[in-house]
Amino acid sequence: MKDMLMLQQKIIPEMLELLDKRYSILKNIYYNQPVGRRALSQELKLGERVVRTEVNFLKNQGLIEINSIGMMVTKEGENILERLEEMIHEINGLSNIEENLQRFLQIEKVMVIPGDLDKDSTVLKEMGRVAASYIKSIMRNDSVIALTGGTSVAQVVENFPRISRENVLVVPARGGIGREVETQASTLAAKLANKLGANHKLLHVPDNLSHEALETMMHEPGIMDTLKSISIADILIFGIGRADEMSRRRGLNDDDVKNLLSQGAVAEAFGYYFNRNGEIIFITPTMGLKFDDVKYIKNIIAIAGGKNKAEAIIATKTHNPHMVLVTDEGAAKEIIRIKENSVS
Amino acid sequence: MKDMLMLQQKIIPEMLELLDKRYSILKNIYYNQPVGRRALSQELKLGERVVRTEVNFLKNQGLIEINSIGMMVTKEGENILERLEEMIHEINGLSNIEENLQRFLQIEKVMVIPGDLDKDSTVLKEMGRVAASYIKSIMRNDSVIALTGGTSVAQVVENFPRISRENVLVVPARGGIGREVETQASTLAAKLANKLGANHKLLHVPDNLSHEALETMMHEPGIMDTLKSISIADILIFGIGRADEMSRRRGLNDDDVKNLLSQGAVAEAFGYYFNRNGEIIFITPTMGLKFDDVKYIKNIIAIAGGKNKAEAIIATKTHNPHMVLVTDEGAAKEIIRIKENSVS
DNA sequence: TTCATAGGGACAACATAAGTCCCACATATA
DNA sequence: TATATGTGGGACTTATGTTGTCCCTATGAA
Repeated sequence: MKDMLMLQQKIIPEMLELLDKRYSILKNIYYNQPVGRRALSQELKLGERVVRTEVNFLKNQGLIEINSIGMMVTKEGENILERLEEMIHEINGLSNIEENLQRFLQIEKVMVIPGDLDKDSTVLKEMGRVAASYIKSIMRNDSVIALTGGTSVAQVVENFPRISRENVLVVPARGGIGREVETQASTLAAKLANKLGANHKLLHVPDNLSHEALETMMHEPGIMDTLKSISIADILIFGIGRADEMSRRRGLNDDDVKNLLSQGAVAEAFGYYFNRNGEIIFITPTMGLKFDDVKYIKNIIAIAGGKNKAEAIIATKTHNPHMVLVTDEGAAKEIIRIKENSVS
Repeated sequence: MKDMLMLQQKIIPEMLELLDKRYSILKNIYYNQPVGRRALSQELKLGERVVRTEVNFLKNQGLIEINSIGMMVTKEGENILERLEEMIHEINGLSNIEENLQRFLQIEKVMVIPGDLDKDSTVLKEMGRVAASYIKSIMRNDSVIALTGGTSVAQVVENFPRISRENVLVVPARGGIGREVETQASTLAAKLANKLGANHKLLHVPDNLSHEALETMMHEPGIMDTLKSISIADILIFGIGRADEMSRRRGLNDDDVKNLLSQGAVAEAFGYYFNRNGEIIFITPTMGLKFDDVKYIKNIIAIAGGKNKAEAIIATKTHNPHMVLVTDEGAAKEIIRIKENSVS
């Protein structure tokens, strides 16, 4: 397959662009359906007329349906879309990159989604979908799923397929994170539980409490119960953030932020801040998952994409060899670049 | 691979035309090199400008070289060309057709070259090249190769790669055939022997001798020697002709021709005429390979292409299960058509 | 109703591809 | 040596296809 693609690249390279164009149009329709021609052309940053021509083509091929409410991807279109993704994957040499990253980060598996999250909003959704379908495959009866907040994890939940497992429990990995309710861990836990027909427990604790206040709250029965469930989680889903962004979003005061960054913090994940060497230099004062638990958890899935997250992804060392990373082409290639610069 | 081609055909069907165009241009350059732009455009029945555009592309891709003497295919171009052929093979579904024909004709192997001999003169060369490289693979030390005349076999000889085997002998399968020296069995035998650094023997016997004259000549020492070699040949290369064409070319008089055709002769091979059921109804009065030998010969390769040869190919039954047929897409598809019509 | 969105028609502006002819040069032939 | 025929490349006009733009009507939501 790879051989053949190289051959095609040599003899009909124009086709690659065309393939890419049609793929991204189809993908965008899929993730925004029903959608109109103008909205699409804005999203894709293509001329309206161009979109129209291609859309007409896709219609003739039976990949999309067009009616007055907008454009929708047909069953066949979905099928094609899925297979196209694999192909683009190969064309961009992402299989190689995945193996490369796996070795470099010393983790079990890396999945790279074609495209760049910063430039193409469907990439994030795609990452969510891929992560979700992976998690679905490892989910068992009686699984306990812990997850964090953030837009990446939110997309995983959003794109989770409905499946039936018995006695599944979903819990937030750690106490309240962020201000937007939509992407808070608690909200996501509830949403995912709802999709799975599973139970969920909450952990309503404000950020940045004093040590004493935390101690007191941890003895509340409801909270104790949730914490116990968290500690036996067999699946952890988390996003990776940049230390600078996350520290501000978590409501740390300016001095603390400055202090943190001056200590070299570059990454944040489930409340822990890492420096370039993957050392923990600060822990958000809240409760939930302990780092020692993270290390031995059976299934741990990180979702993070975008070129600017590359450094943070490298820095976040869970020391868990079973970790799986779902990222995008932008981040993946940047990681490789950083890796190669540091070697030379 | 097949799956992928179908996918591409769905999402970028324009690819096929472009691929086909570039392939045929590259192929034509290869078989006519060094060749000029104008000559090419005439051969391909494409506008001069179109050829120019594509040729420029091929040059930029490093597949051909252009200098004042004409265009030449580079090493890389040859490599690409070879792999392209496989791809076109798959695209046109020729692998299926090959298997289909193998079963229908009850022979060991069928190789179908993309294109139609009648429309594209390079197809014949291609058939020759493929047949030659197959024969090369089965040739051993001490092999005795018998071959007939005709343009198809001539192309096999023409495209034979130079290899070294010891003590190989090349002989014409039967006495003088046809009037054009270039494609006579004797000439081809000498040419092939020369390419292989092998020995050859000749069989200079006019066509259409009387029975008595034949008997006499067969006792000539030189001829006896050649005949003996023929009878122990382990490789037979032969073309298949239409009975109507061949009977005239062999110089039969009009009455005999009429007689032959009215008896239902449709095919001719190594001097034997077959009717639709594959029964021998006439034998050219000359000497050489006997039909009983043909049946048990170890390697027997037929080369014949073009839509109008389809019926002749079907009719030529050697009853040798080891037979290999090299043909073209035009003939192959026509054979399938005839086969399916006869069933219904 | 009113408004925003949808698809589709139409046409000018533009870009690209194609047809055509000419030129300088190389090679083979007389 | 002179000539005829091939070669690639330049340059131009013409044809074709692509793109940008605006307008129209229909449909669904507020």
